[in-house]
Amino acid sequence: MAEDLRDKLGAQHLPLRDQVLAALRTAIINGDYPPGERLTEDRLAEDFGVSRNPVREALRVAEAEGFVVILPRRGAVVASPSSGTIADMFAVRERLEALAARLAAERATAADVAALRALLEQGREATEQQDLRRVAELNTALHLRILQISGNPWLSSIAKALYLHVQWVFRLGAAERAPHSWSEHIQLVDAIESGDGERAEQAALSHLDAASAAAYENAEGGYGAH
Amino acid sequence: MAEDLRDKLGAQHLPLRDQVLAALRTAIINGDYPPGERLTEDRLAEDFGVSRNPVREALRVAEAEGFVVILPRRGAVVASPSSGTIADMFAVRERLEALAARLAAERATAADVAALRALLEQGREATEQQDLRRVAELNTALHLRILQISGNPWLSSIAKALYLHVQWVFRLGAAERAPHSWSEHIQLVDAIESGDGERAEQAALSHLDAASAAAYENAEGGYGAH
DNA sequence: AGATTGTTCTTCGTATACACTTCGTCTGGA
DNA sequence: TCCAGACGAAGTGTATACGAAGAACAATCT
Repeated sequence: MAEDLRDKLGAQHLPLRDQVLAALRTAIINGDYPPGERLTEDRLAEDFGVSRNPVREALRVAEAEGFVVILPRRGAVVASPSSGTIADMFAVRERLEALAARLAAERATAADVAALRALLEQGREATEQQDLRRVAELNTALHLRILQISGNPWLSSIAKALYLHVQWVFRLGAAERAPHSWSEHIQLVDAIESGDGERAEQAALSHLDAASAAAYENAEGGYGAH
Repeated sequence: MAEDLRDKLGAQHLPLRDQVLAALRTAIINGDYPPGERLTEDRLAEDFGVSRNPVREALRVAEAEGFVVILPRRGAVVASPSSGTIADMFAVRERLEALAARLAAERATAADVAALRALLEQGREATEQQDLRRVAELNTALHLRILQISGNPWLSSIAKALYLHVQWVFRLGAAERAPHSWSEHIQLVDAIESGDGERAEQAALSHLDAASAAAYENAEGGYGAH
């Protein structure tokens, strides 16, 4: 283990706490640590092969990000997103991504649009090949790209965090709606390319509405219950 | 439920890291630690009379919240909000607080409205007495209360974080616009009481537009430059 | 002068110690 | 049998010390 780390450390020296945080996030999102799971510092330290300090620092950030809940003197547990908070997250996302779409439409360069179109094309191919995992990845990449194009770092980081959480809930649930949503993405990119902020915002809103409906239906079925 | 637990569990013994985080936040917001100021762990540990561990954990969270910037192997410095990010923050706040106003209008109970009215009344008194500091406090309390009434924890926590940052920029700048904005607040509360979500949202938007304009003008004058 | 080499400051990570809380279990008494 | 309190284990909260490595800056050498 020390050998593996040393390679990375020499390269660019990502602090251990950041590596731990990243690993923790993905472990939670992937469901390796299911909601409600108790996360003792010693256990995490051993899982990641580090001492308690980096783990503690990572836990505090994970708490601020809403992935874990820390009870004083009792330790950390993986947060449990309820169907209530799913609706809440989508309500906020709707506003934020609508704003992002508008800003992106107003600010996108030709290169930006080309990048989006490339993602769409890759998505079309992945859809044809029934590669759902890749479709989901590209879905994420597209949304994050639009956020980036919006040029508003606050908007971008907040919406990104929400997006991660929504993904988390999706993984815990079952199906991915990705293939079905692709046509909506095309309309969204078209609107951004047109430079019409209002139109882009409306496209984002209807996309989010559809995604929200699908997610909520999914959650009604009861994630973790089957 | 959380209340019950908090009562039962240790009196209030909030962990040192939380106290440090709170103190650090307010110190930064108040300008005690000006932007660009170097924050070495030892110095903070001494300032707050604790060891380095709680300080480190607080710093990580402060970084996640955007109050400090941490450069690997170089330590933490107080973040420097540029006028660019002021506009970005307001763009996001506008959307979020508009949503909060709408939700609050749809969900506010009579008691909620009474609480808001009480804050308005206190604000009127403070304004008459030219107690600007108190007016600012009540201003904050009112906004946070509306967020709370919205009943969306994501919305509430995100918007609260943004609000704190805006306050930070205000303090660094000069004037408080609070007295002038009070009439807008009254209209906002009226709209919430009416239960008309659309009207509440519009009231919030126009309030935020005015505040944004004032803040931006303020920033143009160059905060820290005079 | 310009490049190289130390020196120092500080972060980063580890390890350890210990007080205190909480929780589960065990035991003794009604 | 059942309950209450004692007891101990587990785990967090905090402090402290130490070593390694990076960064900044000063001193030295060519």
